[in-house]
Order: sequence, then structure tokens, then C-alpha cells
Amino acid sequence: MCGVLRAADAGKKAVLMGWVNRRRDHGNLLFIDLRDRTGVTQIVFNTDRDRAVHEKAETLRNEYVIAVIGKVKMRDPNTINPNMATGEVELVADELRILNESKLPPFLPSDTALTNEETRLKYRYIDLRRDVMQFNIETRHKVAKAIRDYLSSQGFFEIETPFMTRSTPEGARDYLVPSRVQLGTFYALPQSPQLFKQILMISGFDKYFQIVRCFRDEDLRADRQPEFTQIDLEMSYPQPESVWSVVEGFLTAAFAAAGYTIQTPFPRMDYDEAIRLYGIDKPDLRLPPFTDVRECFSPENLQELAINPNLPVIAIRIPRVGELSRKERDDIKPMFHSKGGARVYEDFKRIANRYADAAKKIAEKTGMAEGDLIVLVAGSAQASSGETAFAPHRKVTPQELAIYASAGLLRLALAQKYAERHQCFQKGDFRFLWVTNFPMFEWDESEKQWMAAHHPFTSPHEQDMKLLEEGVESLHDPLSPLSAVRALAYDIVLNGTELGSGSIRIHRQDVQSRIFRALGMNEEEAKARFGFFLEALEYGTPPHGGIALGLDRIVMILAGAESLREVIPFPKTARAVDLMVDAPTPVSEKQLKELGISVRKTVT
RNA sequence: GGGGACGUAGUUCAGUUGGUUAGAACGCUGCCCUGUCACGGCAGAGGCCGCGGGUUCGAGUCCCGUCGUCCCCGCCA
Repeated sequence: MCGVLRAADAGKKAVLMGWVNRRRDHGNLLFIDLRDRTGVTQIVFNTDRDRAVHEKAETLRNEYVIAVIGKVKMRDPNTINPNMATGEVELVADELRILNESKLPPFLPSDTALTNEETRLKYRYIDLRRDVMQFNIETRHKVAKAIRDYLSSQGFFEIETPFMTRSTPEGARDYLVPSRVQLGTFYALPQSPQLFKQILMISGFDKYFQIVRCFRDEDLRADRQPEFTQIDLEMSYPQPESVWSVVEGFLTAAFAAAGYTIQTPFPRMDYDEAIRLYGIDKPDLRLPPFTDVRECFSPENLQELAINPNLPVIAIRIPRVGELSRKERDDIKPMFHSKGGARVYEDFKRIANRYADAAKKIAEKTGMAEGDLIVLVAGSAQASSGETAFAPHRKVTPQELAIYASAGLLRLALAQKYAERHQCFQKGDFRFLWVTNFPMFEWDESEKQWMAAHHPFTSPHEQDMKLLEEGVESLHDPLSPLSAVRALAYDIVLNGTELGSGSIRIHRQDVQSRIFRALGMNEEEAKARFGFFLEALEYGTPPHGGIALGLDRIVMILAGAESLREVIPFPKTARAVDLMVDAPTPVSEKQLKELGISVRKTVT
């Protein structure tokens, strides 16, 4: 292979095959850098050695595929290239075969400037030849293999579940597949193998995993593709801790495969605490948490500043940002997206001038050092509370949540904007976190009702069963005790990215029915949608639970990539189009007719 | 569904206040070159300025629309 020859191989005969990466033509002396996925080796064609072979080599162009037979030669000391792994040697060509010519590609894998993504995606086969992409795809393979090996070693079976399955119109939109044999009916591609893996537990395969494609017909983002790969697993008789330790085990193996050592066990944090300290359920631990500095102000101060004294006053600290210019300070306000009347005080100096005492306490309480940026976020005193009134059962009220969430988004925006200054985002710094005890239900303001925060198969806390019972008929009551029901659900978070989400599931049919009822699904509806599953639950279902992690996101972080598209060989654009194969496309009248489908010109 | 950025040579980009023939680098083609490695030298080819309309004596530049790519909000149980 082109990347393997070393000084020790000098004198040997070798055959190399690959692509012409670069040619340097010196007249009677011609150098070719020959590339394959392992690397690059310099080939030398010399008229002194063989005039005919050299002449043939003159016709070589970029991306031709060739085979070269020659002798590995130690380079003269002054021609050694220390920047190449193979730089001590070169292959002196005795024979050249042109295996295939190449049209001039729209861009070259050896280009240093990165071509625009549209062209890269259209000519993905060229793009994938670039060494960065080769590295990313190799990393992906190694990570997946390490995970497979680890889970197999722990007694997990990899079991396949169907891609053509049943539409469950909850959550994300389904991709539908029409059935020809059953006219007018549709399969759906799975959003996740959730119910199948639970049924596998009922079937006695007490440790299951699958590295599996999932499909969701929702709008895309840099970290969201319509088809993506999950590391899906489920086990019987687990505590949350047993799931966590399995995940910590395979992540250790996966990161080791990519050359990184990580520390386990990962820290854990209650959902409520994550909200209070970071304003988000996926905290990035690489930067300092919030500090509530309400106590640093006197009641009179708060009144003058028109700050609501009943809500937290949050100090966001970003280290080492240094003095901000007037313009930079002004730029903070537009970065702030207020929720529920939250207000931003971006000019800490002004606060310090007016309230020296308070500022001193804040500096102390936040651990502020010279050059640190402090921004305050607080509730407005006169904010009309047009929002839904207090949910008295929650530790964090909706009003508080609004403040925390606004501050959380600003914290991330500032962290990203000043990443070069605070230097907290270092390659190889992996800060994992388990976020636990999520609320079971979330209030949907547009539907004016409670929804499952995770999914409806998540088990509530044993201690909260009573609240569930009390709240089971209060779907539309924002004050319902449902608000306080905690779920045995947990997320794994890495550097502010949600890698995965899991839970202990409901294994009793009566509890499952109660959850459906609390979600406003009557027995008939529940039966129509999940009847097969409810029935299965009645035949001796063991307690079980599991998790699913996004493989693409893990590889993205390991590869240091900004987008999932960099670690998925054939990804889709923001409009869910594959530019290489040009999909989706209309289909022929004949195909539609066979399926009994007609297409409307507009969606109404 | 909403907001924002971008679209000029094969590629990456520049293009002033609207004003002669739209430039550079890399790549490409030809010639020269025996130690280069992002080789070098000389010469050359290559443009529907995304598309459509408008304003103007005159549009790459201003306006409207449209298409495409990217980012964000909504959405993602």
C-alpha cells in the first residue's frame, strides 16, 4: 500500500497501486505522488533507468489509476521529506501500467482550499478521496467496531429489527412506504426500534443491541439528518446505573479506538440542577455554570433596576474574554432571545459604577477573575405574566425556567463567539455528563395539554406514582400534579451535545395504560395504536430499560467536525436532498398506479 | 412555516460611487527543465457574473421575484 513503505524496505521490489495525487515533471526526471487510503508514496521515473517507461509516465494526469512495479530506494539524505510518513524512501519505477484514466475532476482530493459543499456532495466519490474524509470514515468504522466488540463481550446480542414497520403518529413525522400488496396501506420507516427492542426483552433476549438506521421526516440541522445511525440497546432487570455503566464501557472502548482516554464513571446531575446551573438540559461543562446573584443586590437596588425580586438574577461568566469594545458590548443584546420577560444587563461595568457593593459581591460569588466577562440575566419587574400560571409542584417554576433558559442560550452564544479568547474548547477535552430525573410530562402551550417529555413507555419514579394517579384525569390542567412526576429517564451529554437518551421502561400493563390515559388516550385509541404492545406487556414482561446514542454525533465530535455531513458518507442537504443520486424524484405514472396513489399538485 | 448569510473561470476568491475589453491564485493545455515534494520557467485556453424581470444612456454592482447551498428558530414523543 502507498502509505506503508519505510527505510527498512529499501532494496526490496514493490508493487504500488493507486491514484496520481500530484505530478512534478522535471523533464527527464518525473515524480508522481501515488495515493491510496493508507497514504502517499513518491514514485520516480527517470530516463536514465528506462526511457520507455518514463515516456509513458509523461502521459499521466491527476487521478489516473496506475500500478507501478519498482525498487524501493533509500532517498539521498538531502532529498528526504520529513513531512511525509514515507518520506525517507521512494519507489524507482521499472514498469508502469495505466489501469484507468480520469476525466479532469471538478476539484482535486489534494486541493488545500475546501470546495463548496454543493460541489463536494454532487461529486461525493471525489470528496471522499480526501484524506480528511478517509480519516472520518475510518474513525466511524473503528468506533462502531469497538462498540460491537465491547457489547458482544458483555453478553449482548446484535439483533435486527424491521425497517418496514407500523406508523405510530406520535413524535416525529414518519417516512411512509406504500404497500402494493395491501392497496391503500403504508409501512413506516422506524424513528427508532423502541417497541421492537422492548418486545425482545419480553422475548427473553435480555441483552440486546443494534447499530441501526433510524428515520425522521423533520427539518434538518448541522447535527440532524433524516436518516441517522443509533447505537440502540436494551437490557432486562436493570437499574439506571447498570445501563450507565454499559454505556461508559463502550464509550471508553470507542474513544480508545479513536486514540482518546476518557475517565469513568461520568458525573451525574439532576435535570432541575442542570436547568438551574446551565439553563439547559444538555450542559456544556467546559465553561463555568451560572451563579444566582440575587442576594448580592439590596432590595432597593433590584427595585431601581426594575428586576423582579422573586426570580433568580443570573450571572453568566465567560473566562478570559478581556475588555469588550463598545461595539462588542452592543452586539450582546441582539444575541439575547428573551423568554418570559427575561432581561439582559450586558454592561457589568455600568452596574459596578452604580452599585459598587453589589458588584463586589458578585465578583466574589462568581469567582470572577481579571478579564472575565460577566453578563446578568434577570426577570423584569413589570413583566406581565400572560404565560400559564405557576405549576406549584415543580421545583423550577415556568417563570424561573424562562429566565434560566434565556440565560442558557446566551451563555452558549457567548461561549461560541469568544471561543478563541476563553480557550475552554480544547481538542480532546471530553466532558461527559449524565442528566437524570427528567420530568415525565411537559406542558404544551399550543395544545394546552401535557405531553410525554421522553416517550410514553418511560417509567415514572416509584415515589411519584401517587402524583400520577392524582393527575391522571387532568390532561388540560397546567396546575396538575402531573407536572411533578419524575421519569426514570436519563440523557448522556458530551460537551453540550446530547449524545443519547434512555430510560427504564414501563413493564406493567396497568401502569402503561395509566400513562396513556394521563396523555389523553382512551382505551380504544391506545389499543388501536399500540394494542400489540399492550397485549405483549401482559405476558410476563420483565423489568427492562435501555438507551440509544447517536453514532454520527459521537464520530462527529471525535473527528472534530462541525457537521454530521462530514462523518456520513452519503448525507443529505438541508432540504433533505441527496445531490449525488438526485433523490427524491417523482416516480412514473405506472409505479403510482400500481400503488393506487395519485399525487396532488399542492398540499392543502 | 419564519429569520439570516451566500451564489462571479473547473476550484478558492477579488471586483471601488452604477461607467472602457470582468481580474488574481490554484487547476487545465502546450513547450522547456535530472532531485522535486504546494517543484520551477515561458506561452495559452477558459466567464449566461445562478436564473427571470425591472430601474438606468449604461447593471457583476441598485430594486423585485425565483432557484440552489449553508446557519438558526419552530419542529425533532
